[in-house]
Amino acid sequence: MGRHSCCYKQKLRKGLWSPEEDEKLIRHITKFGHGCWSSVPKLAGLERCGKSCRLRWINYLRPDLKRGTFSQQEEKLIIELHAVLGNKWSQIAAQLPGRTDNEIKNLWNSSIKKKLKQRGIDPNTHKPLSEIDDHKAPSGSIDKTSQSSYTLEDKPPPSTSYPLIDDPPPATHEFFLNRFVNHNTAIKPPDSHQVPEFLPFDYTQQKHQPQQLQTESADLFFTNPILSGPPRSTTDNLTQNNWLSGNNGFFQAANGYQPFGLTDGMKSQTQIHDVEGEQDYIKWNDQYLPFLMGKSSIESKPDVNFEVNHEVYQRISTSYGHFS
DNA sequence: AATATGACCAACCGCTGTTCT
DNA sequence: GAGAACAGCGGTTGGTCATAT
Repeated sequence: MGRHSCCYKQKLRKGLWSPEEDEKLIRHITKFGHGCWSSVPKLAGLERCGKSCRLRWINYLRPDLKRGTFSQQEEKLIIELHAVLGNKWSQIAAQLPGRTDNEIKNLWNSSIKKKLKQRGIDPNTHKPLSEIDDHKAPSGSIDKTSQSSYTLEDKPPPSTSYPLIDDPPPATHEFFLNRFVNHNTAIKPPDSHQVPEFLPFDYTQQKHQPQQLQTESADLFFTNPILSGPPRSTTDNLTQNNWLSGNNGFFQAANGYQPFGLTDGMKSQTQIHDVEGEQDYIKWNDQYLPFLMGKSSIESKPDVNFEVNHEVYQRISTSYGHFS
């Protein structure tokens, strides 16, 4: 089913998206939601297939994306998660608010893999390369299935050193089970009346996977300096905005839930790059997206104090891949 | 200055699983 | 139950940019 049938029937645009196309898609989705993706292009006036629209929205136009360079903490987390989950990019992305699976996949393939190899670690198995060489199968090649790291069901490889990580985590099965999964504590899907209104458009359509995760896994977020919620310091507005912009909209304004969509965080993205000296990664929509999304709504709430809805965020953020 | 090379990343492709008819 | 439609995922490709020669 790779390519939708519509793509064959019509002459559809491919390749990079123009600002005009982005604008059309943003306007449509902010106004109506995406609903059925296959109908989006027609309704939005785009000569693209629904699949392409979906990808563009998820990977680039969503207002809750963090963008910018990955921090060391994030890289650490990706490595840790990859050691357990393998190339399950969507599941890894679910643990990194504001990051997309595509972004993480690209980072892994272009940067982290290389770094691990340089430090003598096999990026596929997370074992020392010397160990891999010693136990190399006679065929010499690793088949596709074995390339991925072990799964939660498999036995983990022996704990190895993590040259990239200051405090090497015990990369063991138990470690991650304890950290992420609790087979005794099922998180029930939220009742429909509990669905907060700031969730992405079709939250209520999301399927609830039977994955059972422990609530303690929120520890991962709230003890991580990057992911631990907005800083309380009033002097750290930029960082706070950065956090807000990168957390999938799981926050609420002090005067009520902030609906999905525009945040102050979006407004501040270019400033953040300046302040933090990060790579100047300003794409056209980093600058103009807020205006497309309704500049007035930014300006109408310049001093809103956001607070994390920790309970909801904790519950939702521990559900793999539901909101990517 | 021109060309080659490598890195990065947005987007596409093809597949699987789920839902709908 | 079967097939179509759809959403989502992971692998791969190709364009762009930066750097080296």
